[in-house]
Amino acid sequence: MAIATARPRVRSTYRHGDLRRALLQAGIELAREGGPDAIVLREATRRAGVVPNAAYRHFASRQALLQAVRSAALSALAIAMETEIAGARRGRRPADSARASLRAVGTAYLRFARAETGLFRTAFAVLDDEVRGEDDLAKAGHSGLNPFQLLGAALDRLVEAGVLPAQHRPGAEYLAWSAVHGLAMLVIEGPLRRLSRRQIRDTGRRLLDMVEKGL
Amino acid sequence: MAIATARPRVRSTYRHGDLRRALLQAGIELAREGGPDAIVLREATRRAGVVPNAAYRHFASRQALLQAVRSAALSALAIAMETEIAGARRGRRPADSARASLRAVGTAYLRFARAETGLFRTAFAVLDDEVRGEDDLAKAGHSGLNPFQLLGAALDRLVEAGVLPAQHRPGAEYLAWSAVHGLAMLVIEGPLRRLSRRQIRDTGRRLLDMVEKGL
DNA sequence: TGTACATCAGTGAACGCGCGTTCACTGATGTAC
DNA sequence: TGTACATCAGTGAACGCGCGTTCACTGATGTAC
Repeated sequence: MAIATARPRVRSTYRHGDLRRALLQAGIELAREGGPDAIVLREATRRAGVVPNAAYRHFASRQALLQAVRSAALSALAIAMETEIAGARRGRRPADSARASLRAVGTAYLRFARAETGLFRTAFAVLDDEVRGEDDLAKAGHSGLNPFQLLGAALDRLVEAGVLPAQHRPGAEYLAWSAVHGLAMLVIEGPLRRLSRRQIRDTGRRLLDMVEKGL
Repeated sequence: MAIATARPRVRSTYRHGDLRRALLQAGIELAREGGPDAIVLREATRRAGVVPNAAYRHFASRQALLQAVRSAALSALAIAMETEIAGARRGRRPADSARASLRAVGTAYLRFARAETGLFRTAFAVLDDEVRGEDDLAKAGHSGLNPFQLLGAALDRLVEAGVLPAQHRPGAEYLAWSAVHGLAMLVIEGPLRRLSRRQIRDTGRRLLDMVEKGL
């Protein structure tokens, strides 16, 4: 499919200099192009202009690289959310402002899923065995919060503003997340793939209405 | 992982007799065990007790087998929904009855996702190129309706019973489907994997509440 | 009821592919004296 | 400032793996006469 994806990347020095970063970058690009399954060690080394087994100086296994890319993807999603939240603080009343924050979280999520489908799928890829560990740190955006925590914060603001009854707060992130995640999945690789851009946008809005009203 | 999955299935006759069915059955079992990626032509033939290339008498390619398994999975999901709907008709008032039907659709969906995770993932697997065609027929349950149509019928009943305003009906299946599909995904292979069975059930109920209220 | 023959389901052998991973190595770098 | 040496990043070659798919075949079946 991809033509001449491998760039020889001629290197004059014996040492690469920053191979770990280069491999991670290549992994991210592969994920962008084809999702988690497209993250292939040999191809990453090819793109870094290095022999296949050189990767093992920096990643213990393919899984380890996948895990690193996954963290980067979650981090990118968190940043997309933060940006959307920052741009959405228009409401004067705290209730409006809180509602806008929650919508911003959902909107950013849906947009990220469409614009960076490969990364999105990688972010939620299931890892075979448990390669995890420092997991949670690397996922964070600029605020230090990961996507899930950003959603939680938006819901907290809703409670503070008196929009969401406090007794409905616990576990509310699961409900909101499910709705938005489901639409994202159905749109990017599911039966809603054929919907027009416009239909998708409208459905996204109605979905967020439903969440707001139904929570 | 699976130990001695291949069953020699000694055959006295030269002809198998029903190889197509046997390959499909093997494919379904493979999907059950490991999702769409686990559907492997060679393994299916091994389980059918036949040489690898014999499969090509009955399926044009691996994709064609995958497609057949996918149809079977969607059909199984439709039947699970129909069974749940049939068992849920308790309400005397049409409004209660209609609501119960919608919940039955959601409940069956979530249960199927957990009980038959591999088949569920296969049902929503994306096919590379377009192998489809007769697609829609084979997906159907006993009623002749596929899962999406069963959801639509439940929503129609809601409108008839006066619970759902008619102007909210168009596209409502996308909203309901998204919510339930999202929870299913997050629970079976996402970050909600670690929730207890009880938590999952409660979250499912609250999610259906949200949909009912928010639509 | 018996024979000739066309059909086609399943066989046997082989292909090229790209993958992850291991091994013993080589050559550049940076530090200790 | 200069030399010896340890470190370790990247090399070269190879492994075994299982996959999907193609080819020319063989042998059982069912039909026509």
